[in-house]
Amino acid sequence: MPKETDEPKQQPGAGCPIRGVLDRIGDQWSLLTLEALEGEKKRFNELMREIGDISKQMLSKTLKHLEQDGFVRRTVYPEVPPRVEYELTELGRSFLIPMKTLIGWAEPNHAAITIARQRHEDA
Amino acid sequence: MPKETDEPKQQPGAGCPIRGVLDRIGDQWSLLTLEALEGEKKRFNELMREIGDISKQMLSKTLKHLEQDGFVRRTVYPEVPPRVEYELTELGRSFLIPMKTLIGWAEPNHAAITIARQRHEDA
DNA sequence: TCTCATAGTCTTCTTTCTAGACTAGATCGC
DNA sequence: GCGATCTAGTCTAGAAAGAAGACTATGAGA
Repeated sequence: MPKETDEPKQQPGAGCPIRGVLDRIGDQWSLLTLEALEGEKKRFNELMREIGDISKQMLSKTLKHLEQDGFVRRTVYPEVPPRVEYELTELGRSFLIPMKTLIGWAEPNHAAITIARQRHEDA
Repeated sequence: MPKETDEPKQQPGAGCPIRGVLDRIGDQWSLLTLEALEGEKKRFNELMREIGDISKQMLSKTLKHLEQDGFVRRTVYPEVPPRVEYELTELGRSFLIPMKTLIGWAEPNHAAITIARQRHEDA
């Protein structure tokens, strides 16, 4: 009897929605940027300062991707010096919900990870 | 002259638990590996095949990190040819819960992202 | 006039990732 | 006996990505 799960040998990221999403927001900068935008719209340099250790280039690229994918809206005010504001779209805000769950998990388990890692280093 | 705003000026990832966690599992390979390990223990090459487009070195490194951080347990059977099995620890399994939330979000929203991206490309 | 500010981009250098060759040691075919 | 084969990696070389910092235009303020 052949395997009943005769799946069409799906390509790495083909039909899998998590792959499609991870390819885009599966890096720490995207997550941190979205988190930084929770609550209020922010300007480019504000985000730089808030995230702290992201390079201009990386933030620029991350925001561009987030905008492309519909998580973030970018508004340019034709002033001098230039002013550009970033804010979450509806989709971006809805993403905060699973992200909150992740943060909620991280909080109580953060210590356990640190301990495990410590134990590993000692060994 | 020292900065006058003498705020605690928290280091980028210092007290923030999400930073601590993202630094470790905030890449797509870790998430995909954990997902692949859901349900049953797997061998190295099984994981390679299942994930599909990860390199040996990256999988090796990812598993090493996940083991260090206490998400995964590695068991070596001294046979020839060698057999090594990877399985989730309690911590690893508990992480699947927030991850499921993420996947649950991804499923209905995957299409919206693709559409947003498409629209962006056309423009 | 000189300096500062913003929101990026461009360039250079460093780090990371990928692809593929290579390893050990028992077993199988010949 | 002789070589090919299996696994779970490591090693190496080349390719790609990221970081740091210089640089841009424009107007305001000293």
